[in-house]
Amino acid sequence: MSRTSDDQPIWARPEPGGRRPRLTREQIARTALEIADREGFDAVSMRHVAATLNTGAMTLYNYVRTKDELVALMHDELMAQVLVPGELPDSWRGALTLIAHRTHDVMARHPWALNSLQEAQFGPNAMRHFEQTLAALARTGIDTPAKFSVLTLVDDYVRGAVLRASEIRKRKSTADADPAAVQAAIEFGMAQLRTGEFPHTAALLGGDLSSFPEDAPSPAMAEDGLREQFERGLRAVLDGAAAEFGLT
Amino acid sequence: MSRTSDDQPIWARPEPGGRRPRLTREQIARTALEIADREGFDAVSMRHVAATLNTGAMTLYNYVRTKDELVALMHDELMAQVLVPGELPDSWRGALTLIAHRTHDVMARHPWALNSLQEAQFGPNAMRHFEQTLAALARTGIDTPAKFSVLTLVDDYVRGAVLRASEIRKRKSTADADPAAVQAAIEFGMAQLRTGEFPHTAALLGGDLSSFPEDAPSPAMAEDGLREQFERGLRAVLDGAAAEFGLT
DNA sequence: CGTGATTACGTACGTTGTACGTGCCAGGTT
DNA sequence: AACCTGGCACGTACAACGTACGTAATCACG
Repeated sequence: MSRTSDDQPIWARPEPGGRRPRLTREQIARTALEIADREGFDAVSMRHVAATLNTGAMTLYNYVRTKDELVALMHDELMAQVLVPGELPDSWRGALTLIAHRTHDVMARHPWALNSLQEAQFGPNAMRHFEQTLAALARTGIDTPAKFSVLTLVDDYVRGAVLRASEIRKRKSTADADPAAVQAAIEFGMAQLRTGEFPHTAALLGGDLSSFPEDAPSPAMAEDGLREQFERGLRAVLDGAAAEFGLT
Repeated sequence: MSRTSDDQPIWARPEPGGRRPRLTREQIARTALEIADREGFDAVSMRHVAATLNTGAMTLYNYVRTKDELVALMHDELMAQVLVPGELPDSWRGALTLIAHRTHDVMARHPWALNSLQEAQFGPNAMRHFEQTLAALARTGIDTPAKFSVLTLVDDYVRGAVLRASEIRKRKSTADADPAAVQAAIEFGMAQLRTGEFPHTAALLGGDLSSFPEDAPSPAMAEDGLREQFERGLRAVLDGAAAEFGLT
C-alpha cells in the first residue's frame, strides 16, 4: 500500500521530460485554452487539441492521465492570471476590490471557465490565489472564521455576477445565430405579458417589448452597463460585509 | 416568411395530444429530473430517459424537438418549485429573503441545476419568478432601473453561494469515491504549505492539515454551517443593497 | 372496412474519452 | 559497432452520445 504515482495529482508527477518529448504540458494547456477561447469549451476534445499540435490524440496521454487533468491544467493557468502580481494595497477594501476585479476580468475574458472548470482539481496557483485573498484581510482585526466568511461572501458575489454576465453573453450569441427563433420567443413573451399576469415586468419593459429579457434585456444590460453594475454591486457587498463582520 | 411552428419555443407548440400519445411532456420532464437527481445530470441522455419510460429513444422526439428543449422543460419545472405559493411578505426585505431562500433550497436539492440549466430557454415559470421578485420591490420608492439592480445583486449572490456549495458537495462525493487520490492530494497540499509560501493559509488551517480545503474544508464547511453562512451573507448583501440603493 | 394521418422506433452517422497494443528510436551497456 | 531497453508516438477499437432519416404500427374517421 505504498504511494504509487497513480494517485498523485498531476502537479506532483514529473513531466515526460526524460527521453525526447515533443510536447510540454504548458504547451498543451495553452493550446487547449486557445481552442476554448476561439471555439468554446466543448470544442476542447483530445482529438482537436492533438490535431492542433500535429499529433495523434493518444499522444497527449503521455503528458496527462485523463482529460480532467488537462482541464485542471487549464484551470491553474487561469488562476495564474487572477493572481495580483505586485504588492497588495494596504487597505483590506482596496485589496479585495483589486482581487475581485481581476477575477471578474479573467472570467469575462474566458466565459466558458466558470461553467467548465469548477470540478477541476486545485492547483498551486489556486492555492496562491487563496493565500492572497487571506492576505488581503490580514491586517484587519477580525478572527479567522470571520476572514473566511468575508472572502467567501465576496467571492460568491463576484462569481454570481460573472455567471450572469456570461449567461447573457451566451444568450446573445446563440440569439444572433438564429434570429427567427428569437423573434418567435419575443412574440411568445409578449403574448404572455398581454395576459396581464405580469404587470411589473410589463412596467419594467415600459412598452418597449423588443428588449424582452430573452435576448438583450434592457439598456441596463449593454456591455459597459454590465461592468458598471458589477462595480456598484461589489461596493454594496463590501459595505454589507464591513457592517456585518465589523471591518473598519 | 410566415411563422412556422419550427421556430416557436416549446411552450408555444401544442403537445402531441391529438391521436393517442403514450407520454406527456410533463411525464418526460419528471423522469429526466428523477434521473438527474439520482445519477447526475450527465446521466440524462435521451436513451436513458426513454428506457426508463419503456420506450425507444427516438420516440421522445415526438414530444420535444431537441434535447435542449427537454432541458428547458426541466428548468421550468424547477422554476415552478422556486415560486412562492401564497402572498409575499409586505416588507421588501422579507419578500426578497423568502425568495432567496426558496431559490437556495431548490438549487441545493438539485445541485446539477445551476451548472446544467443555465443555457436553457426562459419558460413561463421563469417569467413568473422574475415577476415575483419585481413584486417584492414594488412598494419601495426606488425607480425601475434601481429595482432591477437590486434584484440582480441579490440573485447574483444567491447563485454564487449555491454554486460554491454545490462545488463543495461535488468535491466531497468524488473524494469519497477515491480516498487514495484524496490522501495524495492532501499530502501535496501539505508539502506546498511546508514551503512557507502560504503563511495565512497555514494559519487558517491551524495545524489540522487533514481538513485541507481539498476535501472537507474546515468546520465552517459542514452541511449546516453552509446554510448558516448563506443566511449571514444574505443579510450582509441586503444591508449593502439597502444602503447603496436607498431602500428603507 | 379501408384509408390517411399520427405516433413509435430501429438503423446509422459522426463525435466523444480512453484502454490496449504495437512500433519506433535514442541512450547506455557490452 | 552491435545490441538491448524503455520512453514515447499513435492507430485501432469500443461504448455512449445526439439525432437525421426511413419505415412500421396503430388509431380515428369516412
